[in-house]
Amino acid sequence: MRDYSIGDLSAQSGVKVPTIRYYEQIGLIEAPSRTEGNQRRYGAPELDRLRFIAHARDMGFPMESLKSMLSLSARSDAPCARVDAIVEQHLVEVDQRIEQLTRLRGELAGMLSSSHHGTVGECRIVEVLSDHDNCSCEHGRVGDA
Amino acid sequence: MRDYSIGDLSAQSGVKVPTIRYYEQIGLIEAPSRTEGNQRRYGAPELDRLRFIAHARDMGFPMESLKSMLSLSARSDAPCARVDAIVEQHLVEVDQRIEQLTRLRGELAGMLSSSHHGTVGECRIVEVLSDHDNCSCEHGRVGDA
DNA sequence: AGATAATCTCCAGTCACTAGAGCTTTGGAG
DNA sequence: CTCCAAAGCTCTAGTGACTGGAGATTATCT
Repeated sequence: MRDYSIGDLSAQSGVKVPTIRYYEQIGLIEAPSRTEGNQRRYGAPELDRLRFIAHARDMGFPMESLKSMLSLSARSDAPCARVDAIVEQHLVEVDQRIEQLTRLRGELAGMLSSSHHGTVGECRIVEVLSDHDNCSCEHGRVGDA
Repeated sequence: MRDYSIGDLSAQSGVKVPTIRYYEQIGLIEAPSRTEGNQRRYGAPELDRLRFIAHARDMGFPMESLKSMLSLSARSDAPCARVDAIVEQHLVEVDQRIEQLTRLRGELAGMLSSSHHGTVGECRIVEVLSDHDNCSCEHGRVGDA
């Protein structure tokens, strides 16, 4: 059962070794048993959990949602609806983000089409970027999923 | 000419006071002149530059591109094409990001439609998230623009 | 048994800010 | 002109989610 070293777990899950230790440190995964020589040994359940984490993170779930889902899934009698709600919430955020990026896309494309390849002095892009009023925006902070 | 305090500049640009000082510290904006009493005083050009920064950041340009554009725009004889290239590069990244999020959207929606609202024990979502093979993915890291 | 790869702990650094302590300067009211 | 609150100053430390290195120990392979 306890047959994976931390390196094995890393290879199987795609999560880097120091990151696994970090997850243990912040309590996202439990401290595993150790060998005589103090090395971590993991089993299949830990691998599952880590894969869950890796996948959810890849999908942009915030660490908080992740923790909620994890604690929910610990008690297998918890209502599935709770997990649903978290996913739904994330879906809404993803939708907003797509919309925001699409608007941004339009702006960038517009900037490019209006530039006439002279020198920076007469470059529309620098202007547009300097003058907030020149754009159709109302884009909030970009940067998180 | 030198008529804005750091607070004025902040109000005009929407960039917080400590952030302005931070930008100065990392060399993104130049150290302005000071009053007798050592307080920063700014003029219109500094405001422009800061607005440029704020806007570009809002649009998700990485700090690096920002620095490039800024140093390019300093010499007004620089070819506009260089700025273009940066914007184009960013456009490509935004497109990729939109595509990625759209794929993710599909996955999330799929998770929701397949859940049958029982308990977590039999919840598809937890399964899907644990088992990477269950999804149509190949989604890279999500989280930056 | 000895070499080498992997692991251990601990500490520091990253990025882009943000917050706080403790002090000084400014600007407006009385 | 004097006083006080608001805004400014510097400096340090903290955030989140890791990543990297030093220096010591353990596991594995031949």
